Amino acid sequence: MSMERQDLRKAGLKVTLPRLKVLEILEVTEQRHLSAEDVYKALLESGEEIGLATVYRVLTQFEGAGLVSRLSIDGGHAVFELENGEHHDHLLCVSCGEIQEFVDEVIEERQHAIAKEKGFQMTEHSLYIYGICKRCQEERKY
Amino acid sequence: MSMERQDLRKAGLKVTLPRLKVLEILEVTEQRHLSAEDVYKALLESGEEIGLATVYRVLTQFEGAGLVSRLSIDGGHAVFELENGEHHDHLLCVSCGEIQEFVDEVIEERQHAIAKEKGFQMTEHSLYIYGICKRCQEERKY
DNA sequence: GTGTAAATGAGGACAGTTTTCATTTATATT
DNA sequence: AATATAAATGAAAACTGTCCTCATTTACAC
Repeated sequence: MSMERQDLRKAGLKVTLPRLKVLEILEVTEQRHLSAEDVYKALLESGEEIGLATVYRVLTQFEGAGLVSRLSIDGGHAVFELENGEHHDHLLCVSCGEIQEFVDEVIEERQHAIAKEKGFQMTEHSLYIYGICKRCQEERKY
Repeated sequence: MSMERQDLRKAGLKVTLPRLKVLEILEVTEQRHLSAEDVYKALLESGEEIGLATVYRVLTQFEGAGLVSRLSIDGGHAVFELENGEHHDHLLCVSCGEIQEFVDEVIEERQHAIAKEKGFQMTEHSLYIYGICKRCQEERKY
């Protein structure tokens, strides 16, 4: 109920209705990955009239505060997910849009090794595996 | 000289001036990675008045024909590179924008293994490592 | 309670890219 | 070589996702 208030305070953000509601949507929704538009619509559905610009602002602030992370899906729009502490990468179904997460230590290590080899001081990395998920394969017989 | 003509014909594309010139730019330029805007400017500099819309169209067709591939850099604009047959991933310098390529068999394998594990029929993947390149580290002392 | 800095809403701005549509061009056919 | 036709082009407008501006409202420290 008021755990979100603490999250915001800890993040150095004033406690405002839009921030509380956006955070709530992110926590409550069954899909872990939402675009700004998705969040906006969910807010409307739950009766909150919060502007899209505010949603973008809030999500960007949350990102800065480490509350959420932003994924940039293949040149298209961004989606946001609640930060859960551990780094992970993503598998995306090109048919239904489902996003799954995975962690792979071997890949993590190799990335660091490659950056080092090339003299890069690595700051970040993004890995997306695109494909057709199990369900879509079964349903549509790809 | 007219090797490009063959490339276009083989790709099932009519041989037109814009296509020849765009292909030429991609082959001649010293940077392997160009945005549509970059190509457009290079064309202007070489005296060809080819519209930006045409550049986008031609690049998209080239992508479809397998002549170039498109990289979607972290939510920003796309860059294009001449297809060289072998799959590779990219290292990007967040300071100067330089793009380096690398191939890593271990990562390739792990990706396939992960897709399989999750029941995905993998179609593609993209891996970007972001960091500060050697030169920028030296110059700016990060 | 009140002051002040910060947050919001609405609408416009913006960048990169794509579409529309009238005109031009490449190529297959004569 | 001339011609017909489908495809390609240019210019400008449309589009999408995102961000900014600025006037108004709000949270929070005092």
